[in-house]
Amino acid sequence: MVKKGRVFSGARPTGRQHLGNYFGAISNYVALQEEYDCVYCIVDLHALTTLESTRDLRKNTLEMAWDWLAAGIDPVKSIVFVQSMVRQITELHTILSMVTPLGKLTDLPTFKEKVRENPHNINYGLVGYPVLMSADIVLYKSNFVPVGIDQSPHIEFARETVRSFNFRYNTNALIEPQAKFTSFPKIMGIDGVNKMSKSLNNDIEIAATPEETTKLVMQMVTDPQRQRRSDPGNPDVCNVFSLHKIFTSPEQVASINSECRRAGIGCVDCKKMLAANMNDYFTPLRARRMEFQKDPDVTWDMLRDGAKRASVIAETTMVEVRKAIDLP
RNA sequence: AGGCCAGUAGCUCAAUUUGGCAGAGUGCCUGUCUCCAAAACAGGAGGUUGCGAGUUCGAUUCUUGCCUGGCCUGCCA
Repeated sequence: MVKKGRVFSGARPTGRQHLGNYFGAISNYVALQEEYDCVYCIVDLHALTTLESTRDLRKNTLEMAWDWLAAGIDPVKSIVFVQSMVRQITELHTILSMVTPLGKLTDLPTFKEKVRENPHNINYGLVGYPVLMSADIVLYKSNFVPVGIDQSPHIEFARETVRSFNFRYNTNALIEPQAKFTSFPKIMGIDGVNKMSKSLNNDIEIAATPEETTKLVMQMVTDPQRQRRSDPGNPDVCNVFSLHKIFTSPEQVASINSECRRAGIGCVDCKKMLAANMNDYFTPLRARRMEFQKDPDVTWDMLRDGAKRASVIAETTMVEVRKAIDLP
């Protein structure tokens, strides 16, 4: 089968993944595998820019890999690996940093945001984050990078870096990637206010047990106006309802919509249905994950195998890059 | 390399003046109330005060060495 080109995506090893990760990225990764050559990378070096301790780094890498594999990211169809396993990334990062004006880096919104979040640890690597990201993309000769609209400055940065390199060394060794925008449903946390996020502690892990899932769903914030069971509710402002749209059949969604508005069902009823549907949805994924969890070495071997395949592409790129620069 | 400032609960910071039981706000957990949640109220957990040494009856506080971060100066390239 002829594929439409190569897709690259990297994600920091944040451990067990939640609903936001799943519907924002993972399920898209799975879908893209059919039509594209996909390279999916757990970017542990990127994580070092903001990590104060690496104690949990391996564990978080493994936990995320398990969620990816269980979700259907196929290590045979796609190349799945850990960033640091392919050493060429650091070489290309260094080389690309030499064609990068510092001002471009400090102007990026993400950098300013990180500075605000973490003002006591502004390290060199953090500033160069987009350079490393660009290196990731071009090292594997990627054509497309699936991103949300908020990431478009970074892809534009990568494109400029490629043009800058190719022009300076009079080559076409590096391929200019394109952003591949996908509209993801925005998953709100159980607080109903913020985007679902591990650090805000408002997330539901896809691999949580049915009991944990149900407990968290029952804790979700609902329409604050609906105080009593007999009050009519407004699904339009209720985060439980927005999750129903993802996990629940259209018929049942329609029924919940109208029953909530006429106080035919209460929030407890509504949440119980959601938890049940959510657990049904993730049952096969959780079963597959359990299999992987039995032997971590199997997963590490898969990742190392992915790294081996990635290295072949990486070295091809680096041979061209070194030649263009005329490095010995 | 030198000078100055800072480091206290997950986070933001008090307490240091004049050494005397290490606190508040916020977040987190529990309870009451709610169909659930929210809000409100009540309760609870959370600390090697960056690390070590010294002075002292007693050190978050004073002295000193080190670590980390920030600002300034110098030096090398």
